[in-house]
Amino acid sequence: MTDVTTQDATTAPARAKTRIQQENETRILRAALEVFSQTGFHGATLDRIASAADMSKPNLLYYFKSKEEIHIALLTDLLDIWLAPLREISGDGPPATEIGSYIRRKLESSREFPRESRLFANEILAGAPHISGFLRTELKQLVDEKAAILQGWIDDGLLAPCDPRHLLFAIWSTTQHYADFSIQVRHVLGLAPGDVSYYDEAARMLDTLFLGRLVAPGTEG
Amino acid sequence: MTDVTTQDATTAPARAKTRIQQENETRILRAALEVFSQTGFHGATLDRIASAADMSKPNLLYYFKSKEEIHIALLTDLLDIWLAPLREISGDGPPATEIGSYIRRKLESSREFPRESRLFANEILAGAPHISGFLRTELKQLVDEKAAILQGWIDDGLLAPCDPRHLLFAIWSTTQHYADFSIQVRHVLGLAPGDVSYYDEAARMLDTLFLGRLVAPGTEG
DNA sequence: TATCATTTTTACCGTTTGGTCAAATATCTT
DNA sequence: AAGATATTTGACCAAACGGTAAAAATGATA
Repeated sequence: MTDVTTQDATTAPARAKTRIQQENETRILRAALEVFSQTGFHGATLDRIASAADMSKPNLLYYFKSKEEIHIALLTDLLDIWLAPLREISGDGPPATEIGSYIRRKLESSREFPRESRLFANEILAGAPHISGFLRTELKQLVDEKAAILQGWIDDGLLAPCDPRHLLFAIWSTTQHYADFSIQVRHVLGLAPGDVSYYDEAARMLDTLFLGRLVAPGTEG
Repeated sequence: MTDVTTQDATTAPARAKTRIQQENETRILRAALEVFSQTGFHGATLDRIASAADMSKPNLLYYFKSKEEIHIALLTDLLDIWLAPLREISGDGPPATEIGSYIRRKLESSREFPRESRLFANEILAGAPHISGFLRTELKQLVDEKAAILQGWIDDGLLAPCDPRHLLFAIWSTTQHYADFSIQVRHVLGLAPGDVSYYDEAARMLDTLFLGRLVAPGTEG
């Protein structure tokens, strides 16, 4: 199975890219992102991508050898977007500040890159055929690194005892939910298609959940 | 677009089902659930479903008129599973108990029905072509109903002020994450394929997050 | 066991899809 | 302007796909 990495390959000698080449490749990638994120890899057709890129199918295949190559190119771009917010976590500030910022960055990423988020979700749902290597190595390593920071806070009594990696899962799932499940969110809230005005309330909810206290103390029984 | 509902149709006069009919239909649905949840609707082929059901393709089509009909049948079954935990929320117990139970039921549902959860996620990601009616009517209605209960607790000072519907979103996303993104969870945790031993730790994490307090008070600055 | 309805199989069809190829056209360089 | 290179197009193909038709086989029933 072809796999994808964060650092670019630099294997090909590759001659310099033409202006037209540059333009058309980005046009194709933009169109493909739209189509892939809407219908998944198998649901997407080269005809639809070509049409969305306002281009003939053979012309599209002049720039990318295959449908899979386009998909992989998109996934590669995606991984940096996905990792960026996590990379910024540091042990310098207090937990509330660091975690709060991370949540805000992740939520902002959901709002700004919903197509990318859905592409990622599709890939994971399909069993991560192209990024399992990435998950196992780069992501795991970064998570272990950041989890150590969180664990330090736990040891210092600044954070409730828990598996820090599961805390990250909770942040990922709640923030990405607003991109991946936006249709459900909108239907439940009674919003019109494309209306993403729920993000402010979402930010408040996640702040309360992760930084505040949801259930009032002393009411458990 | 053909749509799906919770209450069964009872429109067809329909003669009684044969023993063979019963058996084969469940065999087909079981096989189709496996295939659909792995590859999505478009990635699934009738040949693969038939083969997984140990049956010829024309024979499969003798029981279901089309690929879409199988898909719809699965979605219909799914909706009850999806709603069941939510239906059980009542205003009788204290918030911590009610919310805690709901989270446990949802998490249990993820562990017990991961294929169904992924099928649902695929459908939502694809823009909910078959269940948008369900989301807009039945689900929205039930959410509004349960949100009113939560709002009552907020008004009584038992729950932090927030939009209760977003609280439900947070519960849905965190619990379903363990089914839908299980591949990522396993890779990050370094677990073998099929190993779902992370559910205990997940339950502890969600308990802390939703019922306890994550960040220690007085450390915000 | 004869009859009828149900189930299964074999062979097939039209369409869609990812992809190719060679010719035609546009662009760049000198 | 000429020649070389890069780009675009139209015509096409093999495979995969969802689905059909009719005959053959099996099961139920009396």
